[in-house]
Amino acid sequence: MKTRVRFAPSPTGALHIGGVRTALFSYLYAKKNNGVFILRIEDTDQSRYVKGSEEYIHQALDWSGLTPDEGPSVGGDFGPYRQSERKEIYKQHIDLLIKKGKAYYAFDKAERLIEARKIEEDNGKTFRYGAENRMSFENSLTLSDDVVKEKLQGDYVVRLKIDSGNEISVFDEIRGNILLDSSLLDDKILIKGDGMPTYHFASVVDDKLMEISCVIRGEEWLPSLPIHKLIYDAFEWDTPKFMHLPLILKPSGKGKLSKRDGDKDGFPVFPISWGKSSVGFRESGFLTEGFINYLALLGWNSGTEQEVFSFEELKQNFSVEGVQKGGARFDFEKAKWINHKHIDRLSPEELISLPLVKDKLKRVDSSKHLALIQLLKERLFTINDLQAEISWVSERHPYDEKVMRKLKSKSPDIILEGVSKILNECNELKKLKDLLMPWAKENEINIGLMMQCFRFALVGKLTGPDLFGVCNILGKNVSLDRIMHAISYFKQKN
RNA sequence: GGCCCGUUCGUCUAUCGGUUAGGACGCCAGGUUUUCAUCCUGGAAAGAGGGGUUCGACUCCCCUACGGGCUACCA
Repeated sequence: MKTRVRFAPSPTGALHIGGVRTALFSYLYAKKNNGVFILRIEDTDQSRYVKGSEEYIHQALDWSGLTPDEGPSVGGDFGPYRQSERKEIYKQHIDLLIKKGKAYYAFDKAERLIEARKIEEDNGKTFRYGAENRMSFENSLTLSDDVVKEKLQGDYVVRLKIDSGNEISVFDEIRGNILLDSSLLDDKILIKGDGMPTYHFASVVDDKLMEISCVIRGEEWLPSLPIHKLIYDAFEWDTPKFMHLPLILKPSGKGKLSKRDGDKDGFPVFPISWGKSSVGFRESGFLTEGFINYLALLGWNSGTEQEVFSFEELKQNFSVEGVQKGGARFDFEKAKWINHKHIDRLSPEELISLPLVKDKLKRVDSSKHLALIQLLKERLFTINDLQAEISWVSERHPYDEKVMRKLKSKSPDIILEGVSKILNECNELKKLKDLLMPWAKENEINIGLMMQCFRFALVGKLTGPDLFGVCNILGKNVSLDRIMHAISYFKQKN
């Protein structure tokens, strides 16, 4: 049987990383098994529909490298891929279920149900519309055919008729067998008052018709798996495989990761920006591969000690056995470290061709880009770190007063005069180090101190990348100018 | 409340009955005869608790605790 896996988000806003992780594992599972990755838009709740979110889903998946083989934008043989366009299909299937006596019409007013629910809950019980009490409500099991026919002209829902007292056995690929007493289930609504199907019904029908071989989704769906099993049974359909992924938790571990957590702790929870207020991983300077690699590690491991994976390696190494049972907390520090490894892996040429890098470098003379990236790439955890790292290129960083006070008693002006003399005589900047070091030794100047003075002169502070690299990028003239400026600055301070 | 799932260093995880319980992030200390957020070396750091089963349990079973999820005409 062909492996066919679907990712089925609802267009209710931006896709956050929990959703992307589900998409990723689905994609990886499909590709590992030479299968097909399908995007299906679950837009059955028009009240929660958010404009632009379907477009966002496409763009987010695209940036994440998770491009669907079938879906609303690419098409395919199993469409339509938007549930709102499949109403006829659901209608046909619900009629079948009703005919088989597996589902029935219900006409109860919302107020009536709310009231019934409240009474039960006030008594510390759980309200269930099911085998025990369905005969006391208004539905096609209790009303005469004529009345039903008349009521069908108005609002109604369709419910699944669940027999009580059966043991339902379901199997999850990650957790194994799960047993549940059917008496605990209520007669789930399959078709809502507006004629649209609920998730339970639509997803089962679509998964069957789209020939999905393995349903991969978040763990929050595990409790409704028995209901889905019952729907398959009602149709007398075989079930696909099921895989419920552990949740991505807040850094505190208390609850599912949400947008608020990102806002609070200063990290993104969306792959790409959503609206003006929410930046994504892309805008935060993450590479697709770094982002995806970290996400893969949240709930999966290869069984080896390897942690840094290219996308290709991920596809080859993914396996169900490596998927974790428990939820994983989000750790932005580790995400940045993984991203750092991916940045450092790329060549300077590859890096400067990235739009994000180009953007950060737009104020720098393009002839310097390659050398600059070569010098800095090993220091970058995100591409956005470039901003701070290149602060000395166009203009010197303002002198750090604390450093100045530290250096000024050690004759920095005299040292720098020497450095400028050597630099001035140096024809090839590559050889500067070889000239400067012996000179310092001969003149009994502490090398560390000399380098501190030199660095202070060029960039204004004591941190940054390799100093000879800095000098090389600035060029001889600019470097000399900055040294001269520093000399007079120190003289003036004394 | 009911039901379901889960529980190894602070965090992500390895271990599929016998290990000095391994790796990674972060942290700390050194090193790279110049800085450094890179790199290298080293260090501190874990089996929720209680019962079983077994010659032997982190590993299998039960109970408890804790955490999470679900409990809508939302997905």
